[in-house]
Amino acid sequence: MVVATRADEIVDIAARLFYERGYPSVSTRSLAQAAGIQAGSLYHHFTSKEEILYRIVQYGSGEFFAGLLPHLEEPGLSYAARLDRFVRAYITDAQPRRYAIAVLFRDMAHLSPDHFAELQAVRRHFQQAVQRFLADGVAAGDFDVPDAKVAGIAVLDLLKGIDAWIREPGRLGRRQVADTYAVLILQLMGASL
Amino acid sequence: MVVATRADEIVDIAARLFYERGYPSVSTRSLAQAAGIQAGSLYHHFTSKEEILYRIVQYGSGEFFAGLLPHLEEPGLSYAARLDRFVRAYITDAQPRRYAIAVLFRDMAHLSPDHFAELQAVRRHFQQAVQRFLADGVAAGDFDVPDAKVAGIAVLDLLKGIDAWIREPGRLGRRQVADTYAVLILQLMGASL
DNA sequence: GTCTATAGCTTGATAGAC
DNA sequence: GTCTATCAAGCTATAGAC
Repeated sequence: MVVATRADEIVDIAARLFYERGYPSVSTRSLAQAAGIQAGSLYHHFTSKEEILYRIVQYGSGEFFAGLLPHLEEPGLSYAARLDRFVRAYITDAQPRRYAIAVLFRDMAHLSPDHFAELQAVRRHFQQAVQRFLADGVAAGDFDVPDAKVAGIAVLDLLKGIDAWIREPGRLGRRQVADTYAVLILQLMGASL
Repeated sequence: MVVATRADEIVDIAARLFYERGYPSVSTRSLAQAAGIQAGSLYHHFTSKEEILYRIVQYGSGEFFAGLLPHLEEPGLSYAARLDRFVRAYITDAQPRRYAIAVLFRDMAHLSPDHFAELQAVRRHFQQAVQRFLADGVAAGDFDVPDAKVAGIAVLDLLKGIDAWIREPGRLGRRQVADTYAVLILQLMGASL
């Protein structure tokens, strides 16, 4: 029962614009134009431009990160198999939230101090869960890396970077990129399926 | 015989500011203040704010990329050994150009169309040289990846991402990060020294 | 090479009518 | 929920004195 309010529609439009041009380069006027209204009308739905950014990244981050972590804990699967599923899910799932995630990573610094701290905590929780999983895999002998924390950063860096270069349609579809990255990341972790 | 002109000094200061806050968020006033002059005085040295950005990324990219490629062609070394040196050089060399490289990757889109195309070509040339090297290594049987082009993107993504998270001083110094990343990237390429 | 002063424009945000 | 009109502030860039 998802009823998209007018505010939600505008948030979606803003997510795409912020993703394409960056938060500071999108004026309230150009955002309003994309939504088919006047700039002043935005302030019926939001109290500030920053609130729109906050709504985007909050919407994007919460469910996205929460939906990925269960892959790391699927029972009955090896560490390598769980990492494989996590990587594939990161790349191919959550299409509607893609813009939001990319905006989160690039434009977070433009949030108010309070909002920044809140989202930073969400990010950190996610990153630490991944790092803990990788460290456990190392302890279990399934992964082989010099430093599990740095490996975690590397893995997440690789995943978040994809949207910056992938072209759709391109030589490889999202599914094939997921296949390739799953192999590369398992190799990076010194593991195999 | 490097005589730093006043313009060069300002370019250096701008590189740091653009790196920290992003090009659109740094006003000519705040840049001028950091340089100890008035905003209007900037236009004695440059014709526009965009020219400053251009000077930064041109200075940063040219020598940096050119200095790294020879590591991929060092005679008498295996593909793995050459990649190892390339990775270490990328991370530890060129300290003075660090800001410029980071600005290049993040704020390139704010260049004029001509300048953008020029720098894009430099970047592409570098990326293709790396991809060619990796493909040759695969053909020689020293590397094992599903797709050399994607592997090249992954390797360069990892390297360019480091400056976004490394803290100096931090738990690991730049040298130790280089040690760790050299191992991770060789593993990612399915190689060993 | 730097200053002061300012033009011309765009920005985020507000007020009040409908 | 959207409009019009507008404010105050900030922006890049220019002109001319020193």
